[in-house]
Amino acid sequence: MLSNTHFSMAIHVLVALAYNDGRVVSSDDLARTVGTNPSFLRGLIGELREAGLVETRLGKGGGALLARRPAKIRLDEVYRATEDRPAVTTHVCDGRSPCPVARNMEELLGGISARLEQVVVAELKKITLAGLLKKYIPRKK
Amino acid sequence: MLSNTHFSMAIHVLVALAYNDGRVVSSDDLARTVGTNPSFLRGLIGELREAGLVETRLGKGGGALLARRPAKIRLDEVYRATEDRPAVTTHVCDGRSPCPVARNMEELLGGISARLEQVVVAELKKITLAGLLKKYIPRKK
DNA sequence: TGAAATGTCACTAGTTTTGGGACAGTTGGC
DNA sequence: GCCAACTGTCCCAAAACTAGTGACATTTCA
Repeated sequence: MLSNTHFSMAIHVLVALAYNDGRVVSSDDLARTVGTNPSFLRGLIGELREAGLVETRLGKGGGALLARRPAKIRLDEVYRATEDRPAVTTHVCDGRSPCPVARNMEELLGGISARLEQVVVAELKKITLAGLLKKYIPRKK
Repeated sequence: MLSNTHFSMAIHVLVALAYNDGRVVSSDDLARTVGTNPSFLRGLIGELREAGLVETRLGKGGGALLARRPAKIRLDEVYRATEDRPAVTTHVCDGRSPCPVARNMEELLGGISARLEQVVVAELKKITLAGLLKKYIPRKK
């Protein structure tokens, strides 16, 4: 889980939007601060839009802005928006193996994965964009 | 975190060893049930040995066996033994950027990663090999 | 002494991830 | 109405990572 950089980039984008407090920010500007290219970011922003976390504006002067106040955006939503794989990546093993351990491994690992995902989501639910901003980002002058 | 299959394969190996209750099992036999090749598994078993979870025997009749009773092996140890990367894989962004969001992003993401790792380890600490066996693997006849 | 293992290294193949270009469509301002 | 500045989306190339596999010296048992 959280194995690719989508989650961390999404947080960067969202914090940057929160910092810019309602202003529309272009993918070009966001790409510059995140350290990637605008095209890639637009794809990521698309995921956030589908999840209802940001809105985007087409055309000249367009870009992205938060769909809600930073205090109302929690990281569990970001997690669900950006992460498609289960918490534990499992190897494939033969469910029809003569070995009873192999036969039940998928269910066993699935159980562990579900437990981990649950505690991770619960922890992320406690964290809001507003909280992150207050704790880590100095006020704009 | 838990992005490669080492963690899940390690659990498979350990459960298989617990199932075989003290007998020495060769990497060949383990590879068959796990669904990989012996050479790769020997590398993984090496990590478990370094972590003190299994012992291995060289030479003919050699292989691996648990270093302790299944009730004394908890999954947080397996996590630490197999996972080298932090919980949240973060993108690289310029800590000397003029953007105050970028400048503090590493610390921000590090904080989130640490919180997640902590709850994951805490949850894994509740799970023992013995518990997994009892819950998921039918008794040997 | 021979057979059967491990430990370890190196190489390969395949997959995934990221970088980046291109371009139609949309919008705002003059 | 036209131009400039964006997004959304597709595609392809490059890079990184993962797992698969073979080889072989070393160890151990019988």
